[in-house]
Amino acid sequence: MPEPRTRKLTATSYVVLGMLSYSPATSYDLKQWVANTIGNFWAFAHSQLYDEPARLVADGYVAEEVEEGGRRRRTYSILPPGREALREWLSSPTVDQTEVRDLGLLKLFFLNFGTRKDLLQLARDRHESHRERADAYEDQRTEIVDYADRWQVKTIELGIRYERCVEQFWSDFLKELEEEDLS
Amino acid sequence: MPEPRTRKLTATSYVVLGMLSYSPATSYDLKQWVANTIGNFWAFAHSQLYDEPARLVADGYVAEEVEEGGRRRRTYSILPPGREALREWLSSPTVDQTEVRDLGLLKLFFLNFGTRKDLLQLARDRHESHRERADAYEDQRTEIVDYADRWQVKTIELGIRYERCVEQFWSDFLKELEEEDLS
DNA sequence: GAAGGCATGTAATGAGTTACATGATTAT
DNA sequence: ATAATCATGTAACTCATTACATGCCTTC
Repeated sequence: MPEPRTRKLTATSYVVLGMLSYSPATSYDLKQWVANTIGNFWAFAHSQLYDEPARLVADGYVAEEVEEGGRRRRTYSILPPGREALREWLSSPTVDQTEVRDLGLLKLFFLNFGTRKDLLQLARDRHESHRERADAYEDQRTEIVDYADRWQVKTIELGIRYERCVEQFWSDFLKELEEEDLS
Repeated sequence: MPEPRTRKLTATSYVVLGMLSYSPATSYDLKQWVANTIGNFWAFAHSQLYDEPARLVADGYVAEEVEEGGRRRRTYSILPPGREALREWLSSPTVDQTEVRDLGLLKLFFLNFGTRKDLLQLARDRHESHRERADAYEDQRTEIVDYADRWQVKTIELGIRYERCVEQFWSDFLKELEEEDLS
């Protein structure tokens, strides 16, 4: 008789376990927190935050409490095995390479099948978009710096650096293109 | 009778269409090209590069030629509607936000549930890993700069900037941590 | 008390991932 | 000739995405 195979947890799993480590929450709470924090880098559809806690309950990492009457809302809280799984993950080596899923980058890669106009448009759009995102992160950092925990602030700081770096790239690129168009 | 709904193409679709715009190819060829170029940022499982061309054939964007005898390998080539779809995509606005799927970042975010040791380990690992990746990109750039097309080189240059930026982040962070440990 | 938006969830579909499988080719 | 690795593909499964559906609360 084979052991009941425990599934391999995904990034989504750890996001849920991590959030629940701060406090019990409903899926909606998770959705909110995620949207304002790591959801900025790594998007999760709200239905994932409904599905994943249910799976974690089945795995025995999380407990579910169903509200009596009313909407019968489900509140999840982390159990000791869940905390343990999170700790283990935190202390395991991080082998996977970072992925940067940027449609702008993809388009640039294939842009010799497009027009010069497309290119300029792309560069302007992306420049603008990364600038806005960087500004938003800076505001967010100011808002949370006094009470959020230290590593979360660091996370945003990396986001800021990243966005500024990409903003700069597009800006330099744009300048290069515009100079060419003059001559 | 409703029109046969044309599906919405995904990033994978455009990668295949883009690659096939350069030349006809088998799935294996695609796999190779992708692995050495955009696959660095955005990973595609090899099976996706077998599935997606088949879908594009069904959609009428791509033609398939099956080798007679032997392995009956399938070679794909782009058709005019495929080129058109790619052009349209290239000239459409890029609305989706960039996603940075970085497990290191996720771990940092939740690191107050881990130990200081984990934190140092993480910072060292990630620093090293991003440095290596940046070095690799630089080599790659040198190799291709003379014959690859211009926007592809730009793509790598963005990769280099990105990796250097993140490398710097972890390096600064590490320094900060090590100074604390002394006092 | 009606409208609009926020909160809460499920279902259907499609895509991505992993594992499996085996045919060619090259090196020894 | 055998082993090893490269090339080629399919199947099963899990996940993610999208669309749908409706309850609840506020505000006018």
